[in-house]
Amino acid sequence: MGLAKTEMFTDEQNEIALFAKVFGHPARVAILQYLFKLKTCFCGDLVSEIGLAQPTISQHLKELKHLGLIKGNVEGTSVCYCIAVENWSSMKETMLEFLNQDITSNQNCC
Amino acid sequence: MGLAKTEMFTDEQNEIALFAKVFGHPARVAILQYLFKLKTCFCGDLVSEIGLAQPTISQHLKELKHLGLIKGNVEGTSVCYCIAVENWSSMKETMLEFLNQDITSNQNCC
DNA sequence: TTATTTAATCGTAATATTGCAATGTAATAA
DNA sequence: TTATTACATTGCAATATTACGATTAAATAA
Repeated sequence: MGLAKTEMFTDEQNEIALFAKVFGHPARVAILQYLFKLKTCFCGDLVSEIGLAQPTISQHLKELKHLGLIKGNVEGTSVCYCIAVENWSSMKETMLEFLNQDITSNQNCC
Repeated sequence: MGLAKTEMFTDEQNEIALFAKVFGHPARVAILQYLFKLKTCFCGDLVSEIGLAQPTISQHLKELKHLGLIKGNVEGTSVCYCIAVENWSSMKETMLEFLNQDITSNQNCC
């Protein structure tokens, strides 16, 4: 069906899955890495840096923006995209908690 | 097209995306959290704990196993699944490096 | 042997994602 | 005003994902 039954999971589980999903495409990983380096942050530069068509990049940027991980500023005819530092940090906390889980019991059965 | 053009990205970017993708569904997040708690680890228990059908859980387990994050041991007619601790750790390192990226330049343009 | 139990696999329907050409839009330039 | 530039949006084709009923397979029990 292609439809996750989100109502049967906790808010935390759904939140982790949503963040993870947006990182689940190498283009979005690349965009974020590029923005972190802050060489430049114009959409057009991302298009030439990454080898995908402009509408495709625009679509990936939209998803990142929708989750609040980046923000965009119109500057003339260009749009400057940047990491939304606050939101990135809070996302990071959520993900770290998940990744840093440790075996609570001492018996490792496998 | 639904097909990620992996050849235009670095191995690291593709690896991050692959790991993230498997965390991109709340059922797999739930399975992993459950296995970490180690209350029990039998497929059937996961089926009753999470509200999805047995073939669906089995499919999610397969994806987690395929990435090496869990391992399964046949015990009689049951199968015991556990976190693959070593692989989890190395996945964690990769993801932490990505999540812990910091703005390298001091000018935050947005 | 014949159940029974547990889980994997198959097949398929419903939905989501990815990518891009074509087009639209908003700001600036001529 | 009419380009031009940069980006967003639309529409659509190709592919992937999710979910599950039906079936199969493998181990144990009767």
